[in-house]
Amino acid sequence: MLQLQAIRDNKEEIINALKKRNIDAAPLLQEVLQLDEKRRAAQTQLDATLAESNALSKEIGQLFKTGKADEANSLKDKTGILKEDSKKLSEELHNTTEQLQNKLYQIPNVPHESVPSGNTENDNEEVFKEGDIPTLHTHALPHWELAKKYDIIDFELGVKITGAGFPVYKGKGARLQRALISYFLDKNAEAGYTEMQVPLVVNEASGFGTGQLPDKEGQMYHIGEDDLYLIPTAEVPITNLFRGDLLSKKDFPICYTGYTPCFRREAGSYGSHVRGLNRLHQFDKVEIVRVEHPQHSHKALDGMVEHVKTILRELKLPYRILRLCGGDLGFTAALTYDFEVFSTAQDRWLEISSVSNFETYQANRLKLRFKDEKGKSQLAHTLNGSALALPRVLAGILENYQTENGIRIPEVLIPYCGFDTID
RNA sequence: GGAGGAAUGGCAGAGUGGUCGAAUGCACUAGUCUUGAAAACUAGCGAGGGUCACACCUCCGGGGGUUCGAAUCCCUCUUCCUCCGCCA
Repeated sequence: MLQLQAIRDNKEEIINALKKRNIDAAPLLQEVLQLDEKRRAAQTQLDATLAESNALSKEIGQLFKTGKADEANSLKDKTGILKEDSKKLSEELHNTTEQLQNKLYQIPNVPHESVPSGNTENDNEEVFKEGDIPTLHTHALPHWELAKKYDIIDFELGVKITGAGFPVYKGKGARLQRALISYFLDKNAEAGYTEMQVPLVVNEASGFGTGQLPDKEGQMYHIGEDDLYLIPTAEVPITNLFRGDLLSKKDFPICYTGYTPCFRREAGSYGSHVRGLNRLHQFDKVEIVRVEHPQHSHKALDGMVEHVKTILRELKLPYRILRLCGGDLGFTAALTYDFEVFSTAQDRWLEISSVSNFETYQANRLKLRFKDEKGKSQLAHTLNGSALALPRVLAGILENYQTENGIRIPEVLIPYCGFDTID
């Protein structure tokens, strides 16, 4: 959520920046400013009424104390009117505030200056590329065929017990999965991220805090009976750990990592691009989350990108980094780098990590602030990224590491797996 | 699930109808002293709205009510603690 003060001060800049997302925010911002003005007018009026009423109450108290009951009683009539007025005014204030809030929720984050404009993923800007694309043997298979051939992932079994998009990992497949999780967590810990284990279901307030609610309810599984949501990413519970906090600057930098399964309804996604592990309802991910001082957040973002690079380098997977264009940028992000692994057998790039700076957008919703040098509280910056999402990394490994005699295990994972080949 | 108790500023903890946005302690910030630090002393120190700045308004877990007036009384929800039951 954007800050009202920022909209008041920099309306034109914001409208211009939002053009990168291909939206014309002018009418919406205009409405926001009008509602804001209306809200403040109501507030002022209410304040004055309450002030008068407070003063009278004090006076009545004094009169009773000094035994002037008649005078006191005559003043009481007056407060009755004021009470009615203030009730009406506070209702008006409440309504206006709610309308204003709803409008504010509709405005996406302002893209960072480095974000290229563009409409679709084709307009994303490739900023880095590394790793050799392997030459596979002539009978190379996509990962869903490999999974079947070596009996390491069973999609049909998942359908039987749950439904499509809930695979069952078997034997060495399960072990490799667990190895990746441990390996990622270890790498993140090494880089200074504190490991956290958090709940996999969250309440409504948490959904609002990170921006999944309102509007994106459809993405999350909702447990109606208890009004809880299955997390779509560890970003939600981990970032919400700080909801409502007032930090001091010495608390920075805050670096957390956590492994969680992630649940996504992904309504309406079907077709060849979602085959196998490409898109699932339940998948595993290791996430990194940072809470930063505004001055250091973009440096922190670069640090996160470098960190993810080192992991992919160690895994010896060919990958590239994209800076997302305005049209592809998530609603709450100011700047996002996507990591994609090249799947040689599918001959396409697979997104395996998304690293973003949300600046104050989430913090404003979360009321996550810190005391600055002058002792004033201001909003912190939040960031997060995948380090990494499992299924497509697994797909990349299976496909890129396949040989005629089986699938080799990347060297760094062998100690975690306890075997070096899947055959 | 049953019975009882509790929720106050960053933390601890007073406060049972007006003088309470709230004692006190700790923490924190600035200053004095010191080569520096510690200790001691002095001062400041909750959050949000509002204002050029004041004024003023709101907030004592959330919501509602009683009253001229509520941290304080009533209702309700949530959470925590103690005891009992059940249970991995």
